[in-house]
Amino acid sequence: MRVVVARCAVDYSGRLGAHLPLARRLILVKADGSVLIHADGGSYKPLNWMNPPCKLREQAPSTAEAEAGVEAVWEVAHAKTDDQLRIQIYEILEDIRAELGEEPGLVKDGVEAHLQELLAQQVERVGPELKLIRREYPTAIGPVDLLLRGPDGGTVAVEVKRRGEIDGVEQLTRYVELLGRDPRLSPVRGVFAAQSIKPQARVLAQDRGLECLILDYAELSGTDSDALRLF
Amino acid sequence: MRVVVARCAVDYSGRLGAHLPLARRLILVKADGSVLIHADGGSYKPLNWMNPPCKLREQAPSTAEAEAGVEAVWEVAHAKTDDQLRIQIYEILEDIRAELGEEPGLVKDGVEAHLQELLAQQVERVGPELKLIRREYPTAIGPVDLLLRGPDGGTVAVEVKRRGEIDGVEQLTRYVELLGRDPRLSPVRGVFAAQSIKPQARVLAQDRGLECLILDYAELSGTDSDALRLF
DNA sequence: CATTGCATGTCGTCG
DNA sequence: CGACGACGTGCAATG
Repeated sequence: MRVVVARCAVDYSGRLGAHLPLARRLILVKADGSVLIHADGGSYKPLNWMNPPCKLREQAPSTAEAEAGVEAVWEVAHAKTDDQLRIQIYEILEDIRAELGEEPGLVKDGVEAHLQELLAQQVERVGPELKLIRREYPTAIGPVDLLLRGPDGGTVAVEVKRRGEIDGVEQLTRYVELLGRDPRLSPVRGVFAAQSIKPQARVLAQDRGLECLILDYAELSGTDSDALRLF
Repeated sequence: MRVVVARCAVDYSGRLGAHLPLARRLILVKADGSVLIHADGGSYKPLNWMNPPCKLREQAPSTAEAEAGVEAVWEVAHAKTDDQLRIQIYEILEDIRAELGEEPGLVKDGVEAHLQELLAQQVERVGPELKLIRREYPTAIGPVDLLLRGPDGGTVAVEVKRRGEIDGVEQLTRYVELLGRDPRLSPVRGVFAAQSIKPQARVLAQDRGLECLILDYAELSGTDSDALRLF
């Protein structure tokens, strides 16, 4: 990894055009060739960047650029698309190289998959007398997060989200409609389960005849669970 | 901005839990207090981060940590949520500070707003004898990108996207359905306009009775336009 | 290799 | 401040 602090101006051209006027910035060049240009604020997204696979070529500035004070030009081109980053370097203030070695990788806990897993073990939270048919029940338009068998012979499709927004309701609507055509599953109820549900999503869900269920992660995973309280 | 290369281990707790085992990494501390932890690959998203507003406190390691080789502990806490980052510093290899000053900001060109603007000026590309009623026509469920008056008294709702995907079709479907209930606008046709349209989106659009229109940015903005060719 | 759906998404805009 | 939609979204899992 190369870390450079420089006065620079940057032009991106690709899916859109973008320009950064001359200013002091931090430039990271990673081992895979990718480049990040960071300012001193605005969180983790860089002002400009090029993601791998890409290649950096250092060039001499044109005559006009040299007269304007440009010391060097870095051209970063993406290997597959025609995305390009052109960095005009006016002055390098810091320039360090660091060997970082292998990255062991991030271990995550508590994402949607985990919520789904916990709810699958506690389907009674969705409603009484329900039994899990399976998680990730496959359909032609994608997997249903949880499919449950109801006491009356009908089925319950559950869409699990961390944040319940309008897209999730659309998704669940498509599932319920599709599954409803299957006589072995019909009638199919839809349950939209999330840690939080946006008002618009809730309204749309009600309009579509879908139920909403708020999930409490601590309750699902923690010692507060009904299952444990029984002992 | 402070730039540190260090051997470190990191724990994040907040919307989820995440852990980074001991390894050499780049740590950026921005002027606003935000922190980014980058590896040498995996493009612009950091392995771990804390976005502003947040505060970094440097602490002495616990006895157990000190015995394990931890030199210092940086605790980064978000000011409003209870998100927290705990960085165990084992060894600092580089440590530089740079004043970057004001960021003039990024200038963009060619995003969806621009496409919409161009198409609004050339509604004949949508179909013959159409007139613009307005851009961003407001409805209860959000603004319709373009609303056009047809020669027969009916209306055309246009959804403009750079990339035509299934979500955009769902959005347009909702608009057409809602607008169709208004007798002053009915009947309402829907047109899905994008620089490219995914096959699944195209199929869904046809199923919903919506038209698809491919937009060519060069043609819309460039010298190829019909308007210019007339001269 | 294309498609799909999640993300500690982040970021602007508007009510 | 919250809700909503766009993003150069990135990214991994999957057919």
